Amino acid sequence: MNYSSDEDDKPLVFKRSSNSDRFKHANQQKPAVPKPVVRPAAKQKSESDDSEDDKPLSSRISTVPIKPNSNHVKIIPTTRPQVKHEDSNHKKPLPSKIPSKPSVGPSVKKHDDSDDDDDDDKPLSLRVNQNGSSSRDININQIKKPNIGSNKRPPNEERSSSQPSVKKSKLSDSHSSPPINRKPVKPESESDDDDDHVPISQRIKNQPPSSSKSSSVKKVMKVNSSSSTFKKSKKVEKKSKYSKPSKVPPGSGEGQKWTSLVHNGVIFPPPYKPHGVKILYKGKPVDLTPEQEEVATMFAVMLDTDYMTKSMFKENFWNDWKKMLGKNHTIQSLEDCDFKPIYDWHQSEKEKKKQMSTEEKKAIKEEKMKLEEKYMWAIVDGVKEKVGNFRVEPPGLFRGRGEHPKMGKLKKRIRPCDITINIGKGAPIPECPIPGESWKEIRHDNTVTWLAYWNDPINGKDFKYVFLAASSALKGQSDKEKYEKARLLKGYISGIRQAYTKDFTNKDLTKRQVAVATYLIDKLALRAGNEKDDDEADTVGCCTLKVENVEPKPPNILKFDFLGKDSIRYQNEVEVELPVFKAIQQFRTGKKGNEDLFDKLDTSTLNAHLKELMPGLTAKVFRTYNASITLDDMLNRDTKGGGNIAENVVVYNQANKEVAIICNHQRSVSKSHSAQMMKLNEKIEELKGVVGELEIDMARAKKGKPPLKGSDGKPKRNMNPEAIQKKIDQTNAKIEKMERDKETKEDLKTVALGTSKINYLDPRITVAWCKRREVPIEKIFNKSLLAKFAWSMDVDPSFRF
DNA sequence: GGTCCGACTTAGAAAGATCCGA
DNA sequence: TCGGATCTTTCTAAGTCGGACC
Repeated sequence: MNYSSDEDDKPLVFKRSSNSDRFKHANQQKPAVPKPVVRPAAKQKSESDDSEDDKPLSSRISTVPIKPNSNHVKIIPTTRPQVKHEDSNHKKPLPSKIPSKPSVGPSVKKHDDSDDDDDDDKPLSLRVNQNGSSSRDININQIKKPNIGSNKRPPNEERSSSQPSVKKSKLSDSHSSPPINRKPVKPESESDDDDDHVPISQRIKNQPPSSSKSSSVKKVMKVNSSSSTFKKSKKVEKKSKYSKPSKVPPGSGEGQKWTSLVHNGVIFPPPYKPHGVKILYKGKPVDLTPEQEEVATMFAVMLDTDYMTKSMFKENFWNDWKKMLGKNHTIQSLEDCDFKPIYDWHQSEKEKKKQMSTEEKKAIKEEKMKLEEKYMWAIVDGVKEKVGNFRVEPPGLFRGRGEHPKMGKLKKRIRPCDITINIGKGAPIPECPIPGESWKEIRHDNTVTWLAYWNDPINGKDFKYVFLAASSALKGQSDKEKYEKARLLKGYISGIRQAYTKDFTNKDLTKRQVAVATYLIDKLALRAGNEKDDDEADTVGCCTLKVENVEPKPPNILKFDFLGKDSIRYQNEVEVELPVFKAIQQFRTGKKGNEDLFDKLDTSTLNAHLKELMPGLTAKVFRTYNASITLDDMLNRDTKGGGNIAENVVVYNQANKEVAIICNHQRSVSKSHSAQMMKLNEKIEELKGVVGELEIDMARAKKGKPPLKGSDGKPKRNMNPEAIQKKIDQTNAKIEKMERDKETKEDLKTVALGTSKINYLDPRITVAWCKRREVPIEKIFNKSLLAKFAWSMDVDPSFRF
């Protein structure tokens, strides 16, 4: 498998474009690069302009002339506080001791669900996808089955990967449901999207918000199995099977997710094996019981993490460990403990493992596979599906993100008596893998998709679930429904924007707050922002923004600075419409910094309001919509097409990056980033030196003189001017490539591309674009994503979001 | 109408596997 | 062949949101 680009791949050079700068975050901008600025669309152009509203707001904004003054999105160069390990060369010294301290539904066609599986006469290997195990060199319409030995699915029980056996899409139900007693925003009327002859730009305006033909009777681009490239020339008529109605029998209850469910339960981590390495207390070795040693080891192996700098972590750990040690134990304070002996032992164990031969490693892996194989699969309605997380979480210290008040607390070992199993009636109850113990409870609830759960040992009222893998039909169906809902929003978005714009000045304070919050969720892709408990990290979303998180800067700039999900910092300065600016000023009036900006609002009020505008609409749909429409728009700007595979991959990654920035998907800078950059710089300088020498040789060669000795003192080969010129050109090309690599690396060092690809970008946009551009889908989706998005692979090449 | 519960999706970090250049 | 870089997978925390309950 080769996941890298072709040999002639150009490095991914990303230039910041203005199209989605409305979403951009100050901390992701490089001060050295001139920043494009944007104006909010509504200021320049009415939100009611239907011809533009189905485009991403970002692209509408970018059509506006940009003024070179500060009345635009301002970029503040800052560093993210949560970014760690800036430089591996500055490894923290290891502490040897612990330091102290609708009424009218949109014209969405239902999927053609009536087709029978027309693949039934194909060989099993061509029909079946054992979910989660697709091969790389696949025909994407014929997903291969892995060799999994005895767990073969009986031929009469097979289902194509794109054929779920779950209930009918809720969405399609809602599309056809009668008008509700509200005044929903009218969706725009659109026509079929299957007119290849109509220019895309024209087509998109006439498109229905749902997949219509693309998911019913389809012209499927078959993949050339040798190159895995979508070949335009070979259109094959095929009917979609994925959108088939549920295999759930009619009348089998509304929320039914499956009819039969068989699985083997969960696997537990092995019992603790004491190592006998002693910690030091006031410099002297201390005896610990295996239980005490186990928890001490959990702490010791974290000595080189950032958690050691957090007093909360150490305090929580000490409180739990202290209880295990007992009142009269020798150890009376954490500060006097030295865990380094255990840390060193752990490091040497890791090193030993690393030094094992390939054969030894392979044998261990096979042994593990053998043990786990039976837990890896479930049979859902007769179809073998991969289980996502069949391993019970091992005990450890809680690694809460940000300033989580419970970080460092002991996460106790989960036992069978903590676990509730969900399984089909009549299916054999999984044998409890720990002799002498038994499950807490057995349920037969077919309205849920979980196979097992236990109470979170850190937060007793939360649950930890075991679900099917992302490649399963159940997850796939749910994924597809999510994207269909986002596509439905496309038909409503113009009206919704008009509606909230109108309410910016509504006399009713609640309505005004709803309008402004919806605007921020739409414009900045903010999350809804549920209320949080005191025993969680202090993070916010839109509805929970505090006064201190949004600073109005006249005449109409809002400066955002807050910690969002996972305590990832969101920093952005954005120009907003004047009524929004004024409304925010009003909402802040008379409040302290830590008070709620939207005091009349919570997520249920907001979502209830959104449902009046579109059936099923909630705040998070805007994120999916804006992410997907941005990708679609960026990929299809240059409708002429062209470019080789490598160039197309660059285009895709650029669009992916824009979306990641919109959604504020960040990652911490890798430990070795600065060392890598330094290396690249050195290499570039070295090559520049080579070019310099070659130029001297060239001048001498033209005069018929031999080249000077090399920098190593050795004589160089005599070359003619043409040969020298060729070498100069080659070296310069190498330098250029390295410069581009450097720029890309720096540009993406804090941007996480994966999250949006996995969760926000409708895969049909990608698949259709790959077919149109003849880009092998494997260049964009890895094995896991191909399995997860199996349902999208037969999309029509003309598909647009 | 507010709170809590339950089920699910979304998220970044860490671990593991693979690639690729010296 | 080795080791660092890169990509993939695993892990589990942290969100969203619907609905039951009071």
